[in-house]
Amino acid sequence: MKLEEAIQTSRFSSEKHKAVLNILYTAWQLKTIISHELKPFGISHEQYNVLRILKGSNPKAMRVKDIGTRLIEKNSNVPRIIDKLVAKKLVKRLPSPDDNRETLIRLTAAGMQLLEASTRLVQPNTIRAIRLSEKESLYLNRLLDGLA
Amino acid sequence: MKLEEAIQTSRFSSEKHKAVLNILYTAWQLKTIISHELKPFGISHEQYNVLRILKGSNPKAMRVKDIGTRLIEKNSNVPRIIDKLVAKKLVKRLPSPDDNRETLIRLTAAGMQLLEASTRLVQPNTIRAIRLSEKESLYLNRLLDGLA
DNA sequence: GATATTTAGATGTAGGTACATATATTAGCA
DNA sequence: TGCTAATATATGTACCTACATCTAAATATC
Repeated sequence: MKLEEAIQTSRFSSEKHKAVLNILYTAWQLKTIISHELKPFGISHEQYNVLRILKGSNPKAMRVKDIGTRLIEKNSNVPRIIDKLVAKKLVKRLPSPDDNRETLIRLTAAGMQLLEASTRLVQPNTIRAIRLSEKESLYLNRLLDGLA
Repeated sequence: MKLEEAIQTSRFSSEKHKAVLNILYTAWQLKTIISHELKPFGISHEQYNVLRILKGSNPKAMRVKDIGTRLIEKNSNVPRIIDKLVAKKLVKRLPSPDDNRETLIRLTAAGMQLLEASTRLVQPNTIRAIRLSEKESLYLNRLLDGLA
């Protein structure tokens, strides 16, 4: 749905102002689509993102801190997302041999399995929901890079 | 900051996939900027949006339901945002003469004053943070319209 | 080497989303 | 009319962000 219909307004003070609202609205739509796809797997979008980040270093464990730097939302409270994943036995907390302040996090077999199963569905369904060609996506990325 | 630096990755399965992450990241940046600007005024981004919507119909009161349809995030819990605004005496709940199920919401003088003062700062500072020309914004809007 | 500073992570709190459900009231209709 | 269905709002719960603060441990500085 176009922004105008979605928020029932057609008066924007400038294209720039409209762009701000448009980005916020589109992001909300995307989050909604992704969360909906993840629902059958019993994990939230944020939990999914953490699992994906962990997969990148698997089987090596990652520090909580390094997970945080790779998340899109920089103020995410990583320890608490980890709590939820630990409770579901999808990840494991390990002591760090290098530094006792650190906690290392590693995917469990169950975590890897759930991640792969969910990604097989979520990824293509999300991509399919985006009505943009690769070329248009490239333009969009150029406009967004360094926008803010 | 560009997406690649922000999430420390340069591997995306497609431009389309990158576009999804880029929209989510840019929206997070914008929200952060706006929330930061609003901090001195003691209201959240969501509370600010509700105030702005109410201003559109002021001095006529609005139904809770109609406020909801104009918000960008469609699952926002409007009654609870109203609770916070009522507590700060920025809006008032009124009974509806037409339908006793409805609650009508109206800006108070204090609400109008805070809205105007905050908008004078937030609006230009947010717009200034966006490094896009009007022409680029127009292209961006075309790409985003009906993207999802 | 002892003390101060910094860092990593966990935790507390306020406010938010997403979604299910409760409550009151209105509309629909046999 | 009287009953059912739909509607408007409020409320409960789980999980999230934003941000302050706490604790333990490592690093820096004298």
